[in-house]
Amino acid sequence: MLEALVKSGKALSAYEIRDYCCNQLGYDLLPMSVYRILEFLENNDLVHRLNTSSKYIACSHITCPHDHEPPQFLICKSCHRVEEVSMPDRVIKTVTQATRLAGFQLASKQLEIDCYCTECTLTKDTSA
Amino acid sequence: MLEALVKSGKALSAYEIRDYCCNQLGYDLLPMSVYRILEFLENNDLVHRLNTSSKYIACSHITCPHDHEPPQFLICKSCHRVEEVSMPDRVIKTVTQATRLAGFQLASKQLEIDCYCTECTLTKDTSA
DNA sequence: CGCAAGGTCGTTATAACGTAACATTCTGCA
DNA sequence: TGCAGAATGTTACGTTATAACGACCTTGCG
Ligand SMILES: [Zn+2]
Ligand SMILES: [Zn+2]
Ligand SMILES: [Zn+2]
Ligand SMILES: [Zn+2]
Repeated sequence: MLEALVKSGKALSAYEIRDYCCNQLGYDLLPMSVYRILEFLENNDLVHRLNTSSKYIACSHITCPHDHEPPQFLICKSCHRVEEVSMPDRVIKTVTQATRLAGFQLASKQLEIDCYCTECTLTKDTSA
Repeated sequence: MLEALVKSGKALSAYEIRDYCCNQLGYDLLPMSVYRILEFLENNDLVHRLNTSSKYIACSHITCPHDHEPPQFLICKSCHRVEEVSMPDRVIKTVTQATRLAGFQLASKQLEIDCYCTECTLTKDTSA
């Protein structure tokens, strides 16, 4: 399944992962198994779940030796490209502060941000 | 439907709205209708969709005369309370900058932030 | 008026996402 | 070996969302 996500190079839904495994890799998985394996992969920071789209993506740092830090995602509204980034501390700090000001406590540093990627921005500009 | 959302005072799924309308208000709606009406309400900033939970919530500023600004939501992971806030400009600015640095262009200023609300923070603390 | 183009709304069916519940098998240990 | 608990398989179902089609109504024009 991790192979499926890495090879596809994009975010896939649980059922798309299942189809990929079945069609390309010859593994016939039931939905339950897919979700159980995803849970394991997530717990080990090999895969991230994108809450806003209910999809899953291979971590960009799978091969890195360092510990994994809470990721932020830039998600293209148009082509659905996903970029896993580490935002500057300053960003997280201001968000944390603003949250605390409202009386809440930040529970996760994962952010998912609605964007247009470079290519889609260009396309939009020229067509407009 | 707007009445249902306002009266319930929390985020509801499309089907929960439907049930509320049917049971409390005597309107028997089919799913398609619910989604069509929600689309209209969203376009008019009377209702917001929470992408991370696939639920819908009445705008906190329904009665305000001013134009609606892109909302940010603090969402309690534990009790699911939702607070619609306007984060300081500084926050949006740093996010926008960081996004641009990564080569992307911010598409929406709506943010959904994973939190614990005041009450749940307290509960957690005392029980721990 | 009579008719057609285009819009809204009702209805059915189904796709897509996710989990509860229970059976079976595996594994480690007394 | 016999047992407990964990992992895995399997079925069925719940939840969220949309496609597709048709009924109806409105509106603009000959
Ligand atoms: Zn990662
Ligand atoms: Zn793009
Ligand atoms: Zn609002
Ligand atoms: Zn709470």
